[in-house]
Amino acid sequence: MSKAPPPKPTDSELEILHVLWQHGPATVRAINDNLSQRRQAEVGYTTTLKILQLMLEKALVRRDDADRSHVYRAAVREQETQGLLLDKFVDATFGGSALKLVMQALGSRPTSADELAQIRRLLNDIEIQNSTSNTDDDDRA
Amino acid sequence: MSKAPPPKPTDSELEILHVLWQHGPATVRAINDNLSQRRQAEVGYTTTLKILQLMLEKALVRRDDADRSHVYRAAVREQETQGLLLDKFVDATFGGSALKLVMQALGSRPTSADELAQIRRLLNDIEIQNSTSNTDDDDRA
DNA sequence: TTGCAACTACGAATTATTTCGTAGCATCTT
DNA sequence: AAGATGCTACGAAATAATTCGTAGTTGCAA
Repeated sequence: MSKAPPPKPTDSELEILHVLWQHGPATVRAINDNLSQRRQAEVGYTTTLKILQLMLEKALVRRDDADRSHVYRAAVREQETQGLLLDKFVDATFGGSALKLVMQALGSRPTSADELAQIRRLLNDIEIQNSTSNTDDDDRA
Repeated sequence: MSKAPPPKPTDSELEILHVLWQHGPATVRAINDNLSQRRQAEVGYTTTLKILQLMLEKALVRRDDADRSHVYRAAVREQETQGLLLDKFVDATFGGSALKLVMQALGSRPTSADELAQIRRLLNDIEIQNSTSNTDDDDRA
């Protein structure tokens, strides 16, 4: 009945997922080339292959091995994965307080007016949702 | 002349830093007790000791070994450390976009009206700073 | 058909992290 | 004084992540 939840990807795995999310299904060769570009140094072909094989076991990717060059695709969604990682990170680094994280993210780095506007819009949306949904025993001050 | 910048703490090290940030300087015993509480299981005393010794080498903590029970204190500041970790995390998980991180943090988890208000206040402060002579303001309904 | 090029599978070395056992020393108790 | 207690130092095992070399296979080209 229950499929195991996808495990937390490691840093290297996440990097590969980024490639797959951005470009869609790809061969090891293509992924490796892409990886080599975004890094300083070349990445060994078999290194990438190995990680993809491990990711396959963890069900982070799927592959089509009909052709000789196997084609890999992401098996986890970008948003969900980022959400999962975010949860862990907030717990470990900010003691579970998403508020602190947001304050730190906004407070200690330059944020453009445009970005601020987007966040404001999001806040409005959230408040509308909060007041629209029924919160039976809501304790407001 | 140059002292190396403090390295990124690992998960266990971060947990210990949380204890030190919260309670101030403490002995290994005290830290270990505290750690054992916030986890499910007991933590071996020498495990905590070992990690503290490694943290000392990395200069993440300082220690006063005047007494037989050494007293450890955090050598890195909470905000700075969180900022450092946040930078890495944003790069690895959100491709460097703090905006995406904030949107994800706010969008995919319940956020109280109080927290939203705090964020709004922060946004206001930032906008004031961004343009010190601008008084276009709130979009309150 | 023979050989080269590209691909997969897999073992293994390396490094980092976490964990704990044991030894040795100092301090306290009786 | 003798033994128990508690502390530090250190070695080392266990696990995880990353990296790459090598072997073996397949398909294409000359």
